[in-house]
Amino acid sequence: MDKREAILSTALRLFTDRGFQGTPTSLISREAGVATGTLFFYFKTKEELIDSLYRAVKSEAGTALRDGVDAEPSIEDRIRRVGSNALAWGIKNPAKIQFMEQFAHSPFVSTTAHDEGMSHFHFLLDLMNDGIRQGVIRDYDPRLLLHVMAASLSGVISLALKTGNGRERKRILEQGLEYIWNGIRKN
Amino acid sequence: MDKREAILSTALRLFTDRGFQGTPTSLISREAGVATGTLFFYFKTKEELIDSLYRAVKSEAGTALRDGVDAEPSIEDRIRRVGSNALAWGIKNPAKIQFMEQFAHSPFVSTTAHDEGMSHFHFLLDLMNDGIRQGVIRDYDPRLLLHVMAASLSGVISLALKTGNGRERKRILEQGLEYIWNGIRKN
Amino acid sequence: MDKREAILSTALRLFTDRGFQGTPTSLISREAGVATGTLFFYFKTKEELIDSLYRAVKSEAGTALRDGVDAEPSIEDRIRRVGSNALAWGIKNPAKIQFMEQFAHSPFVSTTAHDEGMSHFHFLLDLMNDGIRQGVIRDYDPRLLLHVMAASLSGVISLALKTGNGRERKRILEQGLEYIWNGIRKN
Amino acid sequence: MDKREAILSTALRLFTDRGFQGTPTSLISREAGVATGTLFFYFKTKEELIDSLYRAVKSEAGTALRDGVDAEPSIEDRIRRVGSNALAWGIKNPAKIQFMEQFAHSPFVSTTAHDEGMSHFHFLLDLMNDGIRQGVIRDYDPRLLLHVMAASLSGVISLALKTGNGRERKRILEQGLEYIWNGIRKN
DNA sequence: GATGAATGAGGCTTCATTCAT
DNA sequence: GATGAATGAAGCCTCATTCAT
Repeated sequence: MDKREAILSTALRLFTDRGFQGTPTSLISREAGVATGTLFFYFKTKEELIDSLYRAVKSEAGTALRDGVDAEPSIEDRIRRVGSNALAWGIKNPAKIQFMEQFAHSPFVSTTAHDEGMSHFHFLLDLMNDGIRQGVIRDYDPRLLLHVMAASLSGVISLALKTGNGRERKRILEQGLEYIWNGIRKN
Repeated sequence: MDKREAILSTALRLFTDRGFQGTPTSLISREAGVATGTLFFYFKTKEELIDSLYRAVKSEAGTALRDGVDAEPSIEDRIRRVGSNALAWGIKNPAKIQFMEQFAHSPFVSTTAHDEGMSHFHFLLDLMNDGIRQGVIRDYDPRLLLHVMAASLSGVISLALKTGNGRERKRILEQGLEYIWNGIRKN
Repeated sequence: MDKREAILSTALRLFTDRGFQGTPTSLISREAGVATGTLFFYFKTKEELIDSLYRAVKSEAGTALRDGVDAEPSIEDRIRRVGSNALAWGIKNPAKIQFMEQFAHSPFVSTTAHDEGMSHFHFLLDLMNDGIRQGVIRDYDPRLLLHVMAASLSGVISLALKTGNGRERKRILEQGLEYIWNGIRKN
Repeated sequence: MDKREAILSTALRLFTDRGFQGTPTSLISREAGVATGTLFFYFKTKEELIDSLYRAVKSEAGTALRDGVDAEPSIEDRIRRVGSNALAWGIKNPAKIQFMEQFAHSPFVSTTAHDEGMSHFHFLLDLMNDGIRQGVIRDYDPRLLLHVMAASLSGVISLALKTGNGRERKRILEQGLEYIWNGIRKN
């Protein structure tokens, strides 16, 4: 396996389990099956490792959220599609979700990485603005819409992950989406 | 000033700024104006310090949320009161909010502290159940209602804090509450 | 109870269990049932505490060894009496024996305390010299006689202490005394 | 030079000079000419260092005592050979002798290390039993024979080391061996 | 005499990073 | 590219001692 990839995926797992400052680089390299020095060949510093990881995960998440959205006919469908994309991706990648939240405001992630990360979600702001203009969505501050939608989705995911695998989880995901949609839809 | 209190409040500030593992005990004691040993006289370990802090903050938050709730006439009023209590407290105590979120699932907080923390919010679950029974609130899984309400509130607070002080913030808080209520309420 | 005495006896117990450097003064005061500061009222420093203890134990041991010796008729009887005194005292005061051995060459005990300690055993050197002069004891270097006798006695005691309480221990003590006497007696 | 060896020999010297708890690991590494971290690279903890040292020294001592013993014709010669081996080794390795005595009953040495250490001296017990069976040695408890012989040897060594280098020391060693043999031998 | 909160130097250990092989 | 022995700054915590009450 590619050593760089091994380091990145091991770091993701360990960072979410133990935090950035709680996971020694030596542990990452050991669990990734490489030598101490190898990690520092691929990433000049520990911070660079986290920065790379952050960019990769954010980009993957942005792509996942957008999947199939443009093909949806209406604003409502598009927003619901984003929501279910988010839930599905979050359920399948709990570590990545947790990692993103953990480092969303972290000083260990460079400003450029933060900005780059944000850029993957600009299309959502456009979507909200379109919805407001069309009168489908309440005329709230669009940033608020984004914030509460994101926060609600992550709340739903975290509860769903704590809740077995079966029909119960499915209901939570459906009700969660309904909650969000009812919160923003006009009338 | 009481040294134990000085240590706790300094720790709160530094933990939210730099994370638990990112703030040396030496920094805490220095900024609190006490000697290294004094911190360990009041808190046997760094973990015990964080645990005490967590209990104190959770308890304060629980009390704040509940303030005046019982005096409200209807379920809707009570829930709205909890919401505005939460927003007001969060705006006034941003560090405490951040601290609670940071350590909500942290292994550095003991299980008993987590449980004790949760207990301050049980009344909310009762409130939701009452609402469902009375047909005022949608018949969702009550844990979901709690989770998304909490997540939404925290999203609103974090945005409001980024948004000046004046009328704009006020609108965000109002709209945030509306979002939550619309997400929850029946019909 | 007298606090000074309580501190001394607690210190003796803890020093033999955990060594001098391994027992904090705070532990001594806690187990002695006095406050931290009290220990330092009676003993200016930790070293002074150990020094006092050393003097007290050495003096007690010297007195114990000498008990009834002058009343014995012959050199052999006197030497045997010293030996059985030593064994009896050692069995009854294992902590004190251990303490003396532990600090026999310790830099934490002052030179004057060492010299004072030695002085309690000078009568033994005289006894050996008398024995040699009378032709009862082999003409060995008297310091050697003292050294091996002391070493042998302590070896016997340590084994006896590991050996139950009954008849077995008694036999070990008797055989130990025989060993010593055969080692030094002439012909 | 091998760093692991440098650490071990420096530790031996310092431990005997100042005791285990009295010698900081920082002093060991400094005097051994290595960095702080290097000590902990080779020995996970300070206790592991002492444990390793104990095993090494005990094993070396056991080998030294046994040297040439099997080639001796009689029990008496064999026992005398063990005795003179012990004295010679002790005189040449005073720090190692002192170290072994210091840690003979120390809680800092693991039980397995203690047991392993003992195993190197089992041949001596066999020797004593043979002597008793052949009627050459007094019928004492064999454990007692071992204990007093060991204690006496160490007493002789400690006195000899205090006594110049010349003929005087030689006499002490000879007389010491005689003392032991007379203490043990039958008739 | 007695207390115990307070101090800060110092001890053990970890860990990001380097570099010779 | 890859390794892992080596480094030393820095972190957590202990503990002898002081002093105001």
